[in-house]
Amino acid sequence: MARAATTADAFNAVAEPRRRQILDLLAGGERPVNDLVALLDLAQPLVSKHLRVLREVGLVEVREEGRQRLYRLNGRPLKSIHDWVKTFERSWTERFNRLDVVLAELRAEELSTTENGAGSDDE
Amino acid sequence: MARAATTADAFNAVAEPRRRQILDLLAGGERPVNDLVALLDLAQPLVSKHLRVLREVGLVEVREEGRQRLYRLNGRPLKSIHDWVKTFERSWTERFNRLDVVLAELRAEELSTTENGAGSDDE
DNA sequence: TGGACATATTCCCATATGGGTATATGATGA
DNA sequence: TCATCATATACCCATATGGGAATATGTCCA
Repeated sequence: MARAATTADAFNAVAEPRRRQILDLLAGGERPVNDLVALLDLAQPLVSKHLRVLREVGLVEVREEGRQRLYRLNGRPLKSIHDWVKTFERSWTERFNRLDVVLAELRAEELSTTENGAGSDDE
Repeated sequence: MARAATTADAFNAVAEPRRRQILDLLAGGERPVNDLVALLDLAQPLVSKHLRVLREVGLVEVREEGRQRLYRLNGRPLKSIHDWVKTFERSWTERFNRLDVVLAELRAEELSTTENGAGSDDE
């Protein structure tokens, strides 16, 4: 098996920076492809391909209007990412799980209590 | 250019389900590789490779203890993902930006006011 | 009807993935 | 020093990526 398809899920779809940019732009509202082409300064076929991926994961929806295709954001699939990442929120908010830091603090505390300097030290 | 390297950033590293599992497990605390091998039911070399990727993006840190390597979580790089995704929170919390829905509501409202049924309809 | 415009699809290519299997490196204990 | 455990690395392979260029599809207007 190679890497999972970009269309496998929102995680993979969103791993591509260009696609994140597209979503950022669409957050401002519905837009035709050419708008995105101009704003991203990217070849039109590439934009279309990225949009296809985003569409397949349900991150964008299309609406036809004349010869234009208006793409609009649908953030729902991002919720799964949000939910997963949020699980780890503590791990960067507090230095909580930084075991090394915690241990260092404990040791420091212990030292100031015991007031002896024994122990092997390596960073 | 092919797809961005898995080690390009947290987004790419975390796109792989196995690596997410590893992080989930490490959220419970420091663990040696073999623990993960057992828990994930995955070949040891594969686990090592995934850990390498996670290490290169800074999502895990290692500590040597005898012949074991204890891996521990470092969630900080996940914050960037969280921050980006959070931008879109509204888009799934409220049906706010569902333009079609909004338009439908407006039309319904207009109809009940004007009380005439003109307009082309296509879903 | 033909041409310009808007978008999608197809083909080609270099690249690196994730899995598998085998082997290297390194520490421990007899 | 040698065998064993713990982990990492090297190699091989199928796969599909993202970009580029060319072309197909479809709509509108003269």
